[in-house]
Amino acid sequence: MENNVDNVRAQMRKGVLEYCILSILNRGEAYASSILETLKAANMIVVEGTLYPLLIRQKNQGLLSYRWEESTQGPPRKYYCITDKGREQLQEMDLAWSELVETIRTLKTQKS
Amino acid sequence: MENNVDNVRAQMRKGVLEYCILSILNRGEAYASSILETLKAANMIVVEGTLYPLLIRQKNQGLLSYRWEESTQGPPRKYYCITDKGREQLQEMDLAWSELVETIRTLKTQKS
DNA sequence: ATCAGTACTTTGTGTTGCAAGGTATTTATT
DNA sequence: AATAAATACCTTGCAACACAAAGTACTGAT
Repeated sequence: MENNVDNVRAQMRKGVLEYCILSILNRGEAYASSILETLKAANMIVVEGTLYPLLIRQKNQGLLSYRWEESTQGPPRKYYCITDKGREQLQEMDLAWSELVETIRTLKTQKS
Repeated sequence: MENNVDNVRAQMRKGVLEYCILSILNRGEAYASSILETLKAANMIVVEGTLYPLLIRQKNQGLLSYRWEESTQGPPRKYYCITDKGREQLQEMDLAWSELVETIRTLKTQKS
């Protein structure tokens, strides 16, 4: 609990990470390191140890597929691609997210 | 993984629960069962086994205080009240939440 | 050969939400 | 007086998950 502000943000990130990954991959295939960069650019700080297991989980759920591709620089890359099932899940997540935002708005607005 | 939709919502709720509790208590003191009702009314389903430990954690962090009050119906109630420190934390959470909403908006809007 | 860079993976830890069950108090019913 | 129902608070055991840290592997430059 060293830094409270960071902790608050970390807690909130939980639960929307999967949503973010599916959203990013819905724009086109990508490999883990590039997904990390995209998240970082959107101020969504995630580390490797979080992302890799998450991608594997989503692949095992049939939400993602992947293919290996040689890189001109460095080892081959694992390009992930969203599946039809993943797109269905993403639609559900879009709805769940809007509802959550609305729920919070309600809680903040209601005066007693 | 029986119901995917429920699971998606459950995942997203994580991390904003503490924010919800502080927001509710910022409107005035309340006891656990009434907090549960407020959350339920806002479509934020939470169970006792989640709420009680959370209230105790927040109290131990100095974000909440409480007092016992006799009830006309049933056992005494533990009325929780947000502290100055809790209000500070709530402000940080307000900011963190807006930023998270903005982050998601960015991720969804960007076309690659 | 060694190092740096890139990329993927695994292990161990701490936190947290939840299902399920438990304790305690009051009031109504038998 | 004893029992049941309602209300309220609390605890235990489990599973999921984010993260830090360390490891593996491939490529190209020094």
